[in-house]
Amino acid sequence: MRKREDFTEWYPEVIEKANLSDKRYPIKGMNIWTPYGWKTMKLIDGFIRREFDATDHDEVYFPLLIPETEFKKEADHIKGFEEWVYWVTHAGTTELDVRLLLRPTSETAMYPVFALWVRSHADLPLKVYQIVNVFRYETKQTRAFMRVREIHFFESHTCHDSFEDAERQIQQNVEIIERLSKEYCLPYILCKRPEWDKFAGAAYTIGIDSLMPTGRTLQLGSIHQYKTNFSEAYNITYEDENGQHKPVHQTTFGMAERLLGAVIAVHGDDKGVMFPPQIAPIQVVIVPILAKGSKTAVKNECQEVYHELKEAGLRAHLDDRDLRPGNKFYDWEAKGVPLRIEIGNQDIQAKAVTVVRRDTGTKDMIQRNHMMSKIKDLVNQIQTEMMDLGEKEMRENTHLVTSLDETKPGILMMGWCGEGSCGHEIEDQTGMSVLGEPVGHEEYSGKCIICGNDTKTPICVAKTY
RNA sequence: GGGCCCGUGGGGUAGCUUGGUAUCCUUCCAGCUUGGGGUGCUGGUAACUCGAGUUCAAAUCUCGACGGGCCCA
Repeated sequence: MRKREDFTEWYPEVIEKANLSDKRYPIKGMNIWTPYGWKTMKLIDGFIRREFDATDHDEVYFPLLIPETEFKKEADHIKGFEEWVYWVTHAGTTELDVRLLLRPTSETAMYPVFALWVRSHADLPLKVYQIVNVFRYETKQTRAFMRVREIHFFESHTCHDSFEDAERQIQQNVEIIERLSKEYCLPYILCKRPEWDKFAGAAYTIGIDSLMPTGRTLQLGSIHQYKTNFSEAYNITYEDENGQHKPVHQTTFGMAERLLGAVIAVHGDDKGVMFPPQIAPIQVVIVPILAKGSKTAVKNECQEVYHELKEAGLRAHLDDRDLRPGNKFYDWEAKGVPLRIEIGNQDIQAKAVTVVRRDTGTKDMIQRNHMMSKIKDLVNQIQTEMMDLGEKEMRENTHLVTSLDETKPGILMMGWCGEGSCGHEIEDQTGMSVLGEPVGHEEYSGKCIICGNDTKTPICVAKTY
């Protein structure tokens, strides 16, 4: 399995070897979450929940089906989505008068109800989120976790009494992404998408992109400023202190299992996937080394170590399968477990355990009496080192260019006058996509790479998935 | 949006041109053996995507559907 040479084969192969997903379900783009894959996704979701609960969002669950009549209320939104929608046209043998669609996202499910929930300025801000499946009829090539038709989706929706308050929400979302990226060890860039690539119905869109080993970027999620585009269509209004009725300002924030796909792509190697400790379903695996004469002692010691790790709050697993140790080593490396503890007669004699790191492969004997503190240190160390490595790789593949002759794989940063025609020209000449203006970029002064006019706006450009 | 290729046990494959008995590796199950980086042996389970057509006979030829993948825009 050679990640660098042949990513398109490597990626599905490591997913299969790690048993994260079963793609044999007979519908394109609808894969099965296996127990191991789902455990990881639940850990990823857990951090999202924690962040949104801590920032005063409430979790909700809206129905999967949306009536056609509600879906059609915001013109731009329908135009953007109609080609992607699955329809329910029949109930039993009866053809439905009002067709129902499987949510491709939940604006049109939530907003008619928001109109009922929001009455006065005291009801604002309204901040909710849900973690649900959404359906989009992808016609392109599907790929586990990266492009699927049934999407494991996170979405937050907020309503505010002013544009400024909605902007503050977007700022908070930016801070949340920064914290989440540390848990997932995923470097990213935020770019304000150009007009022609914003979300259907949005005033503006911020894309969250991560760089894959192929030099293409993968969009992990997005933040949208809706202003009053939807609230006017759905009549979500509030009464202010002066008795005036006004439409609310809205934002959304969405991410999906692409987070998992990106972790696999960024951190996996030729041995298989590699999980950052925070989202590893198993953080430490214990492999007994059994030999004639010491079997019972080794088994007992393994049990003891296992319980100690569990009590210390680590996700530990004791591999007592009847297989050769070498076989187990390969297995757990393919599954991406960050730490492996080997316990054999030699370790017992030395009052120690052998610890091997998945990321570096380094093998150390550590004394039994300070095993726990050492293991905890290693877990933290692996987490930060994986993040650093990811960031370094993204930095090294981000290039500032002043001419389109200098294009190379990765993320290119260049000057842009802001004109749509010049933006499209960049895309035509390079075969890449304009990701947009990096959010919070340093002061920039240069020339538009197409027309040569002075500009203070840099943009990021990359091949995308 | 346009073009091209592919579909054989759980995974990977041979066979297809020239129609007739489906190959090998791996996984899985049972037993023995082994045990600090993929033990070895014996036995077993298990497949031609679906539908229509041509034919005495279809994995093989034709058409369609479904599924998988590639290239260009």
